[in-house]
Formats: sequence, structure tokens, C-alpha cells
Amino acid sequence: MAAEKTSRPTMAQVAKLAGVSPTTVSLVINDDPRAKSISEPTRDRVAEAVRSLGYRPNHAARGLRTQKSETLGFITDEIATAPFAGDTIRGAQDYSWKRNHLLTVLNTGGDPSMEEASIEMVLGRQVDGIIFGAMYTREVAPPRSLERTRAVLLNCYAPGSTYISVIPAEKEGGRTATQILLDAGHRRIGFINGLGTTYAAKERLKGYRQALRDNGVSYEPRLVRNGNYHSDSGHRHARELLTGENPPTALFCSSDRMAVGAYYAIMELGLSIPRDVSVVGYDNQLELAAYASPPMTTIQLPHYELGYTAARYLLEDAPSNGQGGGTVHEIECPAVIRDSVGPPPN
Amino acid sequence: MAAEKTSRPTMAQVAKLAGVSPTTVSLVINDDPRAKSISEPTRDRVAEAVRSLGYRPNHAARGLRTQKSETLGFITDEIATAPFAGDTIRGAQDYSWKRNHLLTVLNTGGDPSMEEASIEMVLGRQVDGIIFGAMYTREVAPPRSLERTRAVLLNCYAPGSTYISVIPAEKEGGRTATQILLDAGHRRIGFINGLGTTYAAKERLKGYRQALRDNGVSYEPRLVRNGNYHSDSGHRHARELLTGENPPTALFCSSDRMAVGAYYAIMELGLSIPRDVSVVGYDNQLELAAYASPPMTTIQLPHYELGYTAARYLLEDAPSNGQGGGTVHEIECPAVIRDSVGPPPN
DNA sequence: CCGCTCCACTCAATCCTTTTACTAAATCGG
DNA sequence: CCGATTTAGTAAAAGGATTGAGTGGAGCGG
Repeated sequence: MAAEKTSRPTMAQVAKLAGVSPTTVSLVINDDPRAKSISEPTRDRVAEAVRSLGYRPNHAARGLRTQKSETLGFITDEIATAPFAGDTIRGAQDYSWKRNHLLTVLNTGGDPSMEEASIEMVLGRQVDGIIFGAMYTREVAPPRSLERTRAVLLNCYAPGSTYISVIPAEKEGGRTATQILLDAGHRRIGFINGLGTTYAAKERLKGYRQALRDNGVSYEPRLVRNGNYHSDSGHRHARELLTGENPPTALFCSSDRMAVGAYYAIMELGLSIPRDVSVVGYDNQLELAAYASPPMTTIQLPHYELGYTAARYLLEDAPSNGQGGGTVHEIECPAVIRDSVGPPPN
Repeated sequence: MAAEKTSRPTMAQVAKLAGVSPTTVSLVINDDPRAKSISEPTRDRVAEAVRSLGYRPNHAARGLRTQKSETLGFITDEIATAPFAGDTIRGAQDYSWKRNHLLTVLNTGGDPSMEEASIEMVLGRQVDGIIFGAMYTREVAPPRSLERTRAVLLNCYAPGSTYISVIPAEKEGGRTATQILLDAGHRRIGFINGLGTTYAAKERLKGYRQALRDNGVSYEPRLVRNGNYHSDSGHRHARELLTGENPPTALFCSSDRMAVGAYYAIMELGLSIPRDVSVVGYDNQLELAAYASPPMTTIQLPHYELGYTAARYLLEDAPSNGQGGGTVHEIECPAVIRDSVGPPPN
């Protein structure tokens, strides 16, 4: 019956109801350190007034005064297209939430003018920081405008800059994969790597070689191929490796897709996994790796952790204006053990 | 040398530089309809001042005055976990961007208290609307607090409410899949459906039956099974269907995962796709369907479009406070034709 | 040349919190 | 009992845009 007050209650209304000044309400609500001088009864009256009016602070007004938005911007090239994007976003959002921040996502489609516009857009909203992410790990030259706020680079790095970067520990991932096969007893391990020019491929190769070295196995270049991450290239390279002379007894593939291609090649050759050939993939693309037959042992990219960690550095450590000393933080790529690895034949 | 002005320029500074009042600057910037009375030269001076100072309006201040945030909230249960989440978010963000809005994402993990908290959080930021999404299509009871703003339901519906809903056209999807097989000449079509209780399963079954009816094929309950969307249940049901009496010549599976399971069953039985058995999947989970062998014909869930459309209705049509008349908008699920369908044997 | 309408803007109030500077009353040490 | 602190608050300014109400001058009809 009473006319519904359509607009939300303001702090002044709360103050009036509680019989105090807006200042007091503000102090109580934010429980400001200086508010220890406010008595328990007053505090309660304020709390009660807040509850009964359903008061929530107006974020715009607060932001105007404090110059903070409690919001993080998440700007990426194409990450939102990739199947793992959700995980990264979720990681970043989870940490943000812990710190009472919200996450605003923007994807630029890789268009530099869109990147610029996105940064301007979130800057206009006084975001407290920006996570600038790339779809695959690589070197980037972030737009200058990024320097106008705190920022952390996710899945990319800018040598010579002072941004903090968060990327997967690819070298270690390559080492882990290789070590799993070495531990199973393999000595001739084929490596179907990704495009030789990418960061991931270079690092994984380092990891592969290091694992061999650490185990006293000599490196044979003929066992290493560069594929393009797609299923058919995995198929082709696996076939070539396995039909060559003195074929490998195990394959480490730099993507689950290529590993699936390798699966087909192995089947076609009348061989069986892991009895005749062991396989380790990379990515842990759930659908592919887990539902393969047999379920595939693979190395997982830490998507969620990348997002979570980037948000954490942004809110915790990154000093303003990119003065982060250019540290690169590597996040571990854990192994997911399934059924595609066994001892070598004989 | 000059002390770097660290804080961003304000409208007053622009006004002073251009030799006009802040009002004028405001009118020019927003090119307000009432600003047609502002002369071209003045307009240019303002624009020039804006450029030279690198001025960007303070969003908080504007929001405070206008009671708008130009921000949409995207609240979901677990959607961000699902592999397709990125697409939905991207769709919503793309449309928001077109309308000069930003998208803030929140995922609740399905926890009702978290749902409530999320809504309160974005409400505190005066979002212009909320997209409330579910991971799989189902009926929901949205929290009451959602009524305090405009909202659109994505991938879910609330019967009896007045929210606009945007969901995939599952019945039509089921019909399409079945029709593809009928068109290829099949008359005994096995249907490995999902959990019988879900919206998707019920609707797809309706579509399946309607397609049969439209083509004068009688419905045989023995050909319909309920799986659990996972690979192994597809495997089991396919095996049972194909080894039974008078087996189907084609299988329609309600998920790509089950279809992959069916693939294995078919292989095990020494049959070949599509020569002996045709298969149609559902979801178009890229990795699974496209890299299967042979590549799988499937029905695509319109994730991007769902997000895009939800944002569109939110910004265009949805009147405040859920007064949307409870319309449910169905988004088409297009077929993706690959190589797993052919004519029946003989 | 008077009054009126337009034109091209400007003034000042407003949105809602936070924060600095202050004050009145109570307490305390000596 | 005095002056100094502490307690428990308050008043008012500030933060940066938008907007309703106004203003001074030019142009125009009569």
C-alpha cells in the first residue's frame, strides 16, 4: 500500500533512522580503524538500520571518492575462444572475489586498435588493475596505455618491460613428460613437438633434453619432430617415427590432439597402447585425453592457476605502472597419470 | 622535467583549456541532443582540448549522477567450468561492447548463498542488468534479489516468472538430427538420449518423434535409450542396440561423448562408419567431434549466440524488474555436417 | 525601436560516500 | 579542582560528471 520507494536507500537515510550522522554510518560500515571510538550500542543501531532498510553502499559514489573501483579488467586476445578460457577466467574471478573485487572481461580478437580501446574503456572505469592475457604463451608488446595502471601479463611476457608475467612452466612440463616415460623404462622416446618457433615448443624441447641428459640417455635428433598441434600432423609424424629404423618405444606429443593422431597411427600399424607403444600427451584437454581409449596420460596446463595467480599478483604485489621488475612467474604443469604409459616391449 | 600530473584530467580542466564551461564540455562529449545549439568552432575547441589532455570521463562520477553503470553482470552456476563457457561469455561481451557496456562475470559454483552474494555485489555497483545463467538447460528458481534489476535467464527458465529466457531450441535440434538420418534413407534410427529427466532430453525426444511422424516412420520405443552423456554409457547402449534383433542402421546420440562411445562399440563389432552404421552426435564439442574418425556429424549448441542474445534482450527489450512477460526465446541449434552419415547398408 | 524568439552557452544543484577537521562531554593524573 | 586526554561522535568539503533553469546578445517582425 505504501508507495514503494523505487530507488535504493542512501546512507543519509540509514543515518537518520539510526539517529547518527552519515559519518558514523560510514565508519561503522567500513569498519574503519578510526571507528574504534564508536560505541557498541551505536554500532548496533547502525547495523540494524542497514538491515531494515536493506541498505547497500552505492559503489559509484564510493569509487568517486576513493578513486578505486574494486574491479579488475581481464583483457585477452582470443583466449575466450579457447576451450580452456573459462578456467582461466574462473581462476582470476575466484581470487578477485576473495579480495572483494569483481572481474570485467574483454576480448579483443587480437586487433590492436581493439586492445587500445579496451584498455581505455576499463581505464575510464578506474579499474584497480588489468590482467593482459594471450591465448598461447608468447612474447608481446603491450600497448603503452597499459602503463597507466597496474598490470600483470598472463600467458605472455614482454622482455625489457617491468611487468610481472605469469606463464606455465613449459620446460619443466617437458621434463616431467619425458621423465614419466624414462621411469617406465623407455630409452628411445619420440618427441612430436609443436611449432618450433613458439615459446612452448622451445621450452619443452629443453625439458625433454634435460630429462634425457639427467638419465644418461643420449639425445637423438631423428626422434624429434615439429608438428602443428593438430591431429593429422600427430598422425603423420607418429607413423613416420614408428615405421622408421629402430623406432621409439614411446611418444611424447606436445598436444593431446597430436597424441590422438598418434593413437590412430598406432592402431593402424596394428600396435597397442601401452603394450607396444607408450604415449604421453600435453594440455589435458578433458574431452580428448580422458575419453581416449585408453585414457591418456598427459601434462596439464594450469589454466585456473594462471588466472588465479595473475589476479593475486595484481592485487598483492604489482606496484603501480608496471614497476614490477619484470619478474616472470612460472606455474607448474602437473602430470595427469592415466593408462597410456607402460614398460617398453620385451 | 615538469612534474608529471599523475591524476587524470577532469572535465573542469578540459573546460578551462577550451575556454568554455564544464556544461558545454559535457554536452559535446555525450553529443547530447540539446547540444545542437553548440557551434562547430566551440565543438572543435572542446574536442581538441580533450585530445591534448588525454581526457576520459570519470565513469564513477558519471555513474553517480546518471544512476547507470554501463555494465552488465553475468552470474552463472558452473558455466565457467564447462568447456564452452568462454563462447557464451564472449557472445555476451561482444554484444555488450557494441552497446558500450562492459561485462562483469561471476560464478557461484551453484551455491545459493553465493548466488545471493553475487547478485548483491553487482547490484551494489548499479549494474544495468544481470544475465543469470545455468550450465545445462533447466528450470531454476532465481533468487528474489534478482527482481531488483533487469534480468534475463540464460540456458534456464523459471515458469510463472516474468523473466525473459534464452535457451537452445532442443526440440528442433532433435528433429534436425533425426531428419538428417531420415534424409539419408534410414528407417530404424536408434536414439541414445540423455538423462530422461532433463529438459534437453525431453525436448530432443519430442523432436525425434516428430521427425519420424513427419516422415511416416513409426516410433519404436525399443530403439530409444537413456544414457548419462558419458562415453561409456554411449558405448554400452550402442552395443546393446546394435547386437539386438533387427538393429538400427543409424544412431542419434544426445552428446558427442556418447557418440564417441558408440564409435568404439561400432568398431569393436567390426562395423564401419558410415558404411554400416551412421552416427549423429550432439554438442559439437570441437575436440571430440571434429577430430573423431571419421569426423562426426553433429548438432551444435549455440553457446555464443545464447550469450549474445541474452545480452541483447537485456539491453534492448527487458523491461525493469523482470516484467518481461516470461517469454522464452529459443536459439537454433544448427547441424554440422561431417562424414559420419551415409545411406543405410543394402 | 520595442518586444519576442533563438542561439550559444553558463550556473548551480545534485548524485552518495569518504575524509579532514572539529567539538562537546567525560575521564584522568596530580 | 584544573588542564590534558580520550571518547564519541558531527559538520562540511571534496570527488567529477550531468542537468534543469537561466542569461546576455543577435536577429526579426511590426
